[in-house]
Amino acid sequence: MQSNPEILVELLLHLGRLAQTNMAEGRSGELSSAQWTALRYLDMANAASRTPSAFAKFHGTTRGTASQTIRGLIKRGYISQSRAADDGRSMQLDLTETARAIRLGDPFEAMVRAANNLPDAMRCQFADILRDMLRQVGREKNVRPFGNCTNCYHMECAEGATDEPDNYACRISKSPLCEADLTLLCVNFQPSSAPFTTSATT
Amino acid sequence: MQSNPEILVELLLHLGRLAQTNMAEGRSGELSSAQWTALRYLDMANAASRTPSAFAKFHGTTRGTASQTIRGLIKRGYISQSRAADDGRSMQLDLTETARAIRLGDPFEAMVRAANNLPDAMRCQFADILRDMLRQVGREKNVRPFGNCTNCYHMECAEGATDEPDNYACRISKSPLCEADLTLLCVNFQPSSAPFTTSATT
DNA sequence: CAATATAGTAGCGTTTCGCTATTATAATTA
DNA sequence: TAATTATAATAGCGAAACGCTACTATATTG
Repeated sequence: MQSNPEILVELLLHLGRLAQTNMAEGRSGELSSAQWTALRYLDMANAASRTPSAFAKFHGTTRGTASQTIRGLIKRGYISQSRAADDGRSMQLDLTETARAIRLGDPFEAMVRAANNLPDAMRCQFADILRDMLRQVGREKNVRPFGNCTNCYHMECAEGATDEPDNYACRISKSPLCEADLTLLCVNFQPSSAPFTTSATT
Repeated sequence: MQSNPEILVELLLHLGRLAQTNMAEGRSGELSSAQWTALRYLDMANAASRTPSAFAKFHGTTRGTASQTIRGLIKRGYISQSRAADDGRSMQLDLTETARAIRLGDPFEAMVRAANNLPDAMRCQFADILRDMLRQVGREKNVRPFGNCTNCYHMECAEGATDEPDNYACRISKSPLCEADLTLLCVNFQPSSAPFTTSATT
C-alpha cells in the first residue's frame, strides 16, 4: 500500500537498529555492536580476508578502529591471531570455538529467525532487492562491494574443466579454490559483469 | 538465487551502515548519525510525538542520550524548543527552516534515491516485507512499533461519519485529527488488529 | 492534600571511534 | 643489490556518544 521511499528507508534503518541492540541486557558484559559485526564477518570471510584491514573495509571504518575492535575480541579469547603465511605484515584472524559458541547469543539472531519465517520466494526476492540497492548505494558512495567467488571476475576455470570445484582458481591469490572457499566473502571480490572503477583510493 | 537468511540479514545491516555514513566528508562539521535520525524523526512525527522521550523510544535509547542528541541540534539552530501546550513537563520540538534545508545533505538520501529506482511493485513488496520483519523482531525484543493513525487502534470515527477526514478523532489525545496528522508517526500507535502487550515496562 | 508517576536535564565515567604517527614487511625501481 | 615507495598493523591522543544516576518540575492518582 504505502510505497513512500523515505518511509521505506526509515523502516530499513529501524530494523537495522533493532537487530543490533539487545533490549534485555543493557549491553553489560556483552560485546559491542562493532564487535559482533567483526565476529560475524570473520565467520563468513575466506582466509585472505580475515585480516584487520579487510574488516575495516567491510565495516566502512579505519584500520585503527578495526584494530581496536579486534583487540577486545582477542583479549576475551574469541579470536586467535597469527602471522599470515604468505604476507609477513598481515595478521591472520580466526574465530575460536568459544566464539562459535557465543555466536548464538548475537542480538542479530532475532532477525535471522524473522527472515527464516518468510516464505522462500519472498526471502529470495528480498535478498535480490537488497543486493540491488546495495549495488546502487555502493556505486554512489564509492564503496567496493563484497562477494564470493561464484560470480567474481578473478575466478578462472582450469583448462579442460569439468564441474569439479578443484578446477577453479583465483587470479589474485594465484591458488586453487576448494569448495568451501567458493561461498565465503572475499575482499578482492570484483563483480564479473561490471568491473568496479577504483576511483576512490584512500 | 541465494536465500541464506544469515546472509540476507547481513546484507540488510550492511546497507544500513552504508546509508548512515558519508564517505566523502570524514564526518567533519556534519551531524552525527543519531542527530540525522532525530531530524528525520521530527520531520515525520506528529506534534504529540515530537518530544525527547518519544524520540528516545523510537531510537531505542535512553532519555538522557536523546536529550543530549537534541541539545546539539538546538545549539546549531536546527530545532526550536518550547513548552508543550497541554503538558507543562513536555518540550515541544520543531524543525527550523534551516533544518529542512540541510535535510537534502542527509547521507541517508542516497538510499532514498536507490529505493526510488525500484519498480513500484517491487518497492511496495519490499516495504511489506520490512514491516513484517519489523513486527516479528519487535515482538521478540519487546519493542513497541511506531505507526500512523490510518491503522491505529485508538482512532475512532465520529458518528454518522462520512469520508471527510475531520470526522476522525484520537482516543488518546482526545482531539480531532486533521488530514496531515493521519500520515505522521505517533508514539501512541497501537496496531488495530493485534493490540500490543506492554509486558516490558522499563 | 499527599503519594506516586512521568518529562526533562545535568553530571560523571566508560566506551567507541577517527586521526596521526610509528614500525615492520612487500613490492618496485634505479 | 640498494634505495624507494606502498601497504599492514598498532599505539596514543582527543572528541564524541552513550548509559547511568541523581535531581527538579509538572501530572496524575488515591
